Amino acid sequence: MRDVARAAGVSVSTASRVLSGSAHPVSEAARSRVTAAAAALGFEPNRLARALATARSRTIGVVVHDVSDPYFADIIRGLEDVAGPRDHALFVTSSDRDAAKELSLVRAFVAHRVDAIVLVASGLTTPGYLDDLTGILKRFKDLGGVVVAMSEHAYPAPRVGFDNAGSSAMITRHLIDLGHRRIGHLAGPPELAVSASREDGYRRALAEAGLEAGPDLVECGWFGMEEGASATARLMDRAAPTAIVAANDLMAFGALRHLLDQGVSIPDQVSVAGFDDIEFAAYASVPLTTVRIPLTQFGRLGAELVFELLAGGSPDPWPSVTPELVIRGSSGRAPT
Amino acid sequence: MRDVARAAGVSVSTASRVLSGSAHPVSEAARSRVTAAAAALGFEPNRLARALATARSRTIGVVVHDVSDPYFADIIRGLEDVAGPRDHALFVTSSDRDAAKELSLVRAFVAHRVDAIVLVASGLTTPGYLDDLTGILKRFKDLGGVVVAMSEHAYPAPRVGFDNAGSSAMITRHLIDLGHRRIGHLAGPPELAVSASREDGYRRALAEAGLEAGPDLVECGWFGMEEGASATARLMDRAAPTAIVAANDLMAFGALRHLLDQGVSIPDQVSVAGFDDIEFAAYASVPLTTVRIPLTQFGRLGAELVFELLAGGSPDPWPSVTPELVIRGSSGRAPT
DNA sequence: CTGTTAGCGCCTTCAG
DNA sequence: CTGAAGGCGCTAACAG
Repeated sequence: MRDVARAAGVSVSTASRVLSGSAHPVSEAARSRVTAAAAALGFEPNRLARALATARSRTIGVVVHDVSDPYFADIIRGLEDVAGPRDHALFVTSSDRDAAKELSLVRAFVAHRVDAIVLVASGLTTPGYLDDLTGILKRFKDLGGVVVAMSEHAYPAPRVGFDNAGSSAMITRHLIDLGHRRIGHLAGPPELAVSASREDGYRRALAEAGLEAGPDLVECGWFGMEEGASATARLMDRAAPTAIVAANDLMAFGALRHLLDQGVSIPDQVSVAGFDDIEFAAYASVPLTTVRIPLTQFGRLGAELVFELLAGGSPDPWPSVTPELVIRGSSGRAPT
Repeated sequence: MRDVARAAGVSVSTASRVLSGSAHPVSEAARSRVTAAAAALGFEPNRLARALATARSRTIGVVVHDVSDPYFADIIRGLEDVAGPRDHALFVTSSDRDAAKELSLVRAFVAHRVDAIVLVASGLTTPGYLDDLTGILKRFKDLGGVVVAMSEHAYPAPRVGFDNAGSSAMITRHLIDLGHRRIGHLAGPPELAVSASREDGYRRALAEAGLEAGPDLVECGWFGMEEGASATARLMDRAAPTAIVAANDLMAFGALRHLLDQGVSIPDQVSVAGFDDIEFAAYASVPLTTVRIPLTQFGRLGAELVFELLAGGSPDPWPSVTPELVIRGSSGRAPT
């Protein structure tokens, strides 16, 4: 920047003022000479230095469980869509639902002095995790950092969300309305807060219909397609439900594939429902009945919340997104 | 850090030396006191300051076309898997195949003084793009930055890749071997280098078999499912091929969905093949015959190349990954 | 409106 | 082995 200032025949301060878009008045003459010099030299201000001086890095750290899971990938897209135009860059990392890994990622974000940390990965129930996280984030906030949650999380932070339990109940009711009485559930990983919420919704809907969710009707898995397939195999062997509510679309895809491979006809013999409505849902082996969460918009709301907080606001209530039932070919009347 | 030094009863220099893992000798006594003090205070070194002092930010910028495209999401996962353990954070951004946007993203990366820029987004043929990119990256390299390409790119950079044309030819041959004679191609966006390569492979295979790829057999699209479906509609109307080679899996999913919706039986009436073998391929409406690119491993190789270059190495030859034909249910013998 | 002066927090010669 | 001093590139009072 010294070079730019020299080339423009002004002091570094003046150069800095025009280059940083400061509100401080600068004559038009000086301004244009600086701009020209910067362009001629291909000058690119060093943001590290700027961040050090201003205590604002224009950087946001995002923690997801797995970038390659479409659920998270879509949310990241939304975050990026609003952060980018505001000239903020995103650090993206996958925690693999591992407490130790997640904590070290968050610590790294703090070290990088990100302006905000977005926890889109659902909270873990691992012992000690919450305390450690709280400790790290306390220091982060003391440094002026902002924290936003985008999932069920025991850590108290401004949050953009949607009603997991309610949505799960909604789709379960859809199956009940179709006449199903034995409805199984493919639950998510037990250490995730979100798994519990979705399972609760499923149970609540059953209870309200006077049905019982015996323990043999719930099978825990992992949020993946293969795991969904194997969990379905166990569930069918044990309880032979006529309908299955999966805790996410990926598991539902696995269920569809497994049932089809077994020669089960869908939805004539068994109905299957998912959760999230990722784009593939409409292209699955059988078009999937599911709950649509507008993921990209959800991500955008998350970033908008970040910027509001960064600007000193404190939105009340926190934003949220409305899930919606999407009925496709994988659900139908219960077999008679 | 001053606080840590004070608490440990040493100078900042000494504290810095132990906290930064410097090779400079420090007595065991001092070392342990510093470590203890840092832990007690929950000290997290400011990497911005460190980066400013060392000219190494431990940060890598990644440009993809779209994070929410599984092809890129999987690659990012691989990059992350090796960058994370080496304590480097990833900036991830989507260019949307827009030259102006991509250039501004790259500019932001140099402003953030990333140590390396990974171009996993395929090169654009937009006029002026290459020159502008070259200018920016030249300055970046003068600053000590490293550039790695992970796709067909006119910009000359160390590259980890795979044989796009060859793989495309391979899968086309598979269809020819099944007796197909009228084979259509769903090409990618014409402004992408990778689209041309994959189309070339398709054409080469046809030519070698003495078949002709009339212009009506190739339909350009966009690398998405919906676009794949509409391109398929146009292609079927116009040329009614008995087999379709899509430039990526997403387009193939769209093709499957469209054909199925039209009551076309797959593969009895029409065979469909994809490219990439994203995880969903096995769970699509019809399990997809495709070319497997080990995407996560590919991503890992990209990051490893980055670190080799950062360490001053100049690997020769550049690493690459071997595609493999995966035959599933979407391809079968040509109808007689 | 412009320039001078201090740092931001850390690393790194350079003397001790 | 330890500490003092200077600087990485930029911003932000503070005088002019």
